[in-house]
Amino acid sequence: MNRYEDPLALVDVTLFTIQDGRLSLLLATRKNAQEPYCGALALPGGTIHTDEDEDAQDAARRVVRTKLGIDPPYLEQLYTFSGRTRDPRRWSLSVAYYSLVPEQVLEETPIEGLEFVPADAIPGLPFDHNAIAAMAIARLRSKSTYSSLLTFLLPPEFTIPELHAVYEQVTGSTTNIAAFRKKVLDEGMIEPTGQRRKGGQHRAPDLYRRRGTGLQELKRTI
Amino acid sequence: MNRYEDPLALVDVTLFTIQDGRLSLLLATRKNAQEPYCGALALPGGTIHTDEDEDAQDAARRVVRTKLGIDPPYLEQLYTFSGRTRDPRRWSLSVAYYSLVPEQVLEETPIEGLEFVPADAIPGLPFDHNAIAAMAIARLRSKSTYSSLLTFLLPPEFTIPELHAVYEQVTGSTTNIAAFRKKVLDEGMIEPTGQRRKGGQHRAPDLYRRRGTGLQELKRTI
DNA sequence: TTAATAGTGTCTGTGAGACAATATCAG
DNA sequence: CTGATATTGTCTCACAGACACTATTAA
Repeated sequence: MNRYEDPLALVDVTLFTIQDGRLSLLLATRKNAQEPYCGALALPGGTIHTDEDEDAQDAARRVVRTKLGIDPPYLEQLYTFSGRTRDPRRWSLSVAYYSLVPEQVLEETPIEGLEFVPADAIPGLPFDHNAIAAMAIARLRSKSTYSSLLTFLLPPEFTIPELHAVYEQVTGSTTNIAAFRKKVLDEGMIEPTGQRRKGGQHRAPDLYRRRGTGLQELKRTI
Repeated sequence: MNRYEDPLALVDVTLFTIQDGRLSLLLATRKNAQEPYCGALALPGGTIHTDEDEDAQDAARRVVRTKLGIDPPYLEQLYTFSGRTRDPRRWSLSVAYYSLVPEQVLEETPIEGLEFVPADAIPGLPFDHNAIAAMAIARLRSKSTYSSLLTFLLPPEFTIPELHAVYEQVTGSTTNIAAFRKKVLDEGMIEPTGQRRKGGQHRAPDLYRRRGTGLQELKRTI
């Protein structure tokens, strides 16, 4: 039926977290079995396993689970990269995903062959992985301004100053926190837990949680 | 190397135009050679030809060229739909695109087995094509509000009232044209040609063109 | 001149953003 | 109390949107 050679079908994941206060992403050393570029640092990924993966998102989830031992709290399709020459093996097609994970979740995770690098200091990567990572960062920056996306980089309960710090780190903007507080509160994407964070040196900040389980988005008007 | 059966690699295109003042999209009758669902109306698409297509976008462009005989003025990747059961043949992966074409371009095109249906009256389609079309419509609606996207549904020179009519047709909003005019003009996405459209019954409207060759997008602030 | 459509100017409400003032914590 | 951080309140500016007014066309 199909007269043409099938493309190689892959998934790749750009997994973000906060490390030492900086937006960082996960790179993995490619194993010996993983030709080509084995031994090199790259975005975690691999071929779709049509016998066990229900769909591409499922394949991406498996990749994260295999590397980190956790199910990613947030995982969204980014873009599909394709072409004759992007992979030396053959015509290939990689469905790219990006994921957000709070740093607290990663503390008890195996770091075998894994490395987190700051998003503004990504080394040269094989394939078109630098382009994938760049698009993931752009998407994250953009979506941070009109959704509850950044709450997925924080633990279930967090404070406005914490969210503001992540916002500044990701977007590079330096708006004052009072305006930021008002905006996120009357957008209604987060809600107060009624508790405060005790134990700090100073005034205890109010705790909030994401409203609803999934991502909240704002709509534009005209 | 690859122990798993390769997925079927496809592209599908949701091609929008304006017909009789309504947002419409293209459906094509699947040919006899096109198992499964041959004879049914579906989104135009097909397998990626790894021997002639440079990448998936190229494959989508070929699909449009084959059906309509034209290179689509606007073609953008939408989403990749995948899974074990979405195609009866086998585990499949379809990179979906959407395209915008002015109705004037389609006037001298072969209509062999082609049909345009209003976007709010799409019949039942095979595969997950209804989900693809729904996402394409949602993307078009959303992006219409903050980009020059809708100008690709109009000829190279157009008037503000024409653009406004398309805007209302696509988004369903009914904002008054004065506000719309001011917004699109100081966004700077279109520019006056200096000419007016002669021959109407009433005051001749100013003509505009898209500024730049490609899509213009607005950025949000916070 | 009239009817119909196109384009411009003015007013208002909303919300981002800056800044000041108040509140709360530990020492 | 003091110093540091958190939160709230006030003011301003930008802009979407409504509406009224002016402009242009053909009959």
